[in-house]
Amino acid sequence: MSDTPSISPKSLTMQDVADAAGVSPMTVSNCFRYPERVREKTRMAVMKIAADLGYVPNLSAGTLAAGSSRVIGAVLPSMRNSSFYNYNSGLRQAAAARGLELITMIAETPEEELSAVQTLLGLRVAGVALVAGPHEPGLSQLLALAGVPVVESWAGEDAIGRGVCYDVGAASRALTRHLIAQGRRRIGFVEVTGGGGQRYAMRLPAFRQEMFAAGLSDSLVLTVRAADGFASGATILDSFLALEPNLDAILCPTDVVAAGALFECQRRGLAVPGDIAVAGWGDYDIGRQVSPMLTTVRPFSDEIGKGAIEVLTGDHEGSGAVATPFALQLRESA
Amino acid sequence: MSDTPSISPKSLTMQDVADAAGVSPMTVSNCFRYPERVREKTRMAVMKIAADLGYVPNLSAGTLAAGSSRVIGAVLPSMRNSSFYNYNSGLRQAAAARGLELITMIAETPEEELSAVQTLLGLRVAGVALVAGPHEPGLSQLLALAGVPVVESWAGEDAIGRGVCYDVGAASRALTRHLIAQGRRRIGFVEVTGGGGQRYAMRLPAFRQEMFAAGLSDSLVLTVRAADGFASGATILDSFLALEPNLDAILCPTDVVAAGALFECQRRGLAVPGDIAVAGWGDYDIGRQVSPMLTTVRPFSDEIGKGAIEVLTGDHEGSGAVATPFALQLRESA
DNA sequence: TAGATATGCACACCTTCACAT
DNA sequence: AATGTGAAGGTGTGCATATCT
Repeated sequence: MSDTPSISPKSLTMQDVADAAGVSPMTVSNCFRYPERVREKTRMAVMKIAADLGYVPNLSAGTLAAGSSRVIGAVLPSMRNSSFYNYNSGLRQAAAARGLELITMIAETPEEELSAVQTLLGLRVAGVALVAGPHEPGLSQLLALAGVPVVESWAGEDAIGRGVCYDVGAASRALTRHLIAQGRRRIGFVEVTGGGGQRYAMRLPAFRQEMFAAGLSDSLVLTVRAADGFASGATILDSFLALEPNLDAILCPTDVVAAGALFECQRRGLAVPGDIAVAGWGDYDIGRQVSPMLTTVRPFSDEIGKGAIEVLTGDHEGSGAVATPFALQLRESA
Repeated sequence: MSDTPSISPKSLTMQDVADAAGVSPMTVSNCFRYPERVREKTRMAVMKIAADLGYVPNLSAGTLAAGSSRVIGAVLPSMRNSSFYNYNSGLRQAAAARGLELITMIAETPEEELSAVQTLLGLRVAGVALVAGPHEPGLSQLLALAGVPVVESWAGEDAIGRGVCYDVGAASRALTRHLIAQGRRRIGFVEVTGGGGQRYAMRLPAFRQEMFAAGLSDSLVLTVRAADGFASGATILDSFLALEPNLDAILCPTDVVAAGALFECQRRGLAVPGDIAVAGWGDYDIGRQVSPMLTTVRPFSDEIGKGAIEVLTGDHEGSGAVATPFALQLRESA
């Protein structure tokens, strides 16, 4: 068979390190776990020997003995876009600042998510960070029974565990008001229902609210199952123009879609923002690279990650959902 | 609201499930671990009770007892671009197909990578999947001492553990030959030295080899520390044109850089591919969205992930680096 | 008798806690 | 006081054995 992956006969234990250093196993444990409990000199000697031997404490044994671990588990639906990537970075940095490690599992379907959570619970992680979206029915109860701290990012009051998110409705209202203040009247809004669309469920009611407040019709709503990629931006613009040839603004679900719509405008000879304002969402790189640059909503996703860790570690007083900041990023396109 | 993150006093153990089901703990263990060893009827009953109770086997205890786990750990330098994302997907799918779980840790610096590997070794994972790049000095020895299967993706013969990658040199030669065959003569090549540049170290020698074979000068090499984002594409094009106003092709390190160069060509009124051929690398989404669409190298990164899992599980005979496929993606820009 | 199915025991390695120096 | 130690678990698995049909 395979000659290579032959496991080292007997793995190194704390006892081995203790013997080599001439101290008790407990002292070795303290060196790793509570360095301040061991005199500097002893600690240095022990750590040196541990490093030379290539000893790495067995986290499984540690977790079993202590009944808890120093690892946080995150489950993400994807990492394709910069929001989730930044979210993960925020989680990682905030975790590191507290001496916790972050492990991430990608789960593209609710079933995969459930399975990932089971693995994480099996590992007895110190906390689980979820992202709002469609979940498997048993998920919530499973987590409740496990009694592990949970956060659901991009979720609000109805979250599993506690929600952490910026105020999507407020962002949507601000963006809508901005367009109205520019004199836009026939504003197209794209609603996404599939996949992660529910993370942005508050966008449409908020949009309608502002349109209504301004005495405007809100009938220009296009509902799609999914919208990703530049191509869907073009398709969406087509549909809107067929619906309303005098469209003067479009609110896209993401910057990528907005960029696609923008390209399509340019192909059709429609001036942006002259004829049509195009607004994106998410502050992706692409928004700064196209011309005109996209007006968008900046979610500070790393702050969502930071907030999530604060909740998991109990550093966040109160009990309601945690609100993180957002900003309207006004650029050229709207 | 929350009846809350108060840790459940005593966690559920196999014994609890066994008691409730009227079987021995060992039977419960077998139900989870080796379902085929338990009679269907018994197993169904046990699993039902386990599910009702919300029991999740303690992986820490299991790993400790068994001396090994069913979890593979991956450490990635980033997940910003689709290559690493696809790689991670490939790892995940191939792992799932073998009943293994994948946990991912992002490490943006060599120190973070070392720390991530220590966590993974502490978890006693069944295998470690690394990505080539600058590593901390002690990393290789640490892994060797741990005796855990290791793969280094995007690496060749000099890999930590075993390398898995497509033939970057061959891809570079193929792309260069393609340009030469088109009649391109003054070809600019961008070499990246910093960060992950070493994953593509074979590109330049391969380029030079083909240029030499065609009797062409290869002096148009621009060496940069880093190149990412559209902006660097513009900068790079500027530099090349200052060097050689009659430049007729440019080989960019990524599709994103190529797109930036393409945009800059258009700003300057240079026709692509008429005046200048622009080639990218990596087959990112953007390459299909710009006009003209980018000619590029398609790495099939998910295959790298699949190959990595095969190596880790010993499913790959032989001992040298594992070669995965690549393809020259000929489109409009070159 | 054999084959399938279930069980018991002895650890795996580290940490908490109380105690000793 | 500051530092180091010893004993007692914590939970599940490998293996060998027992039981059932």
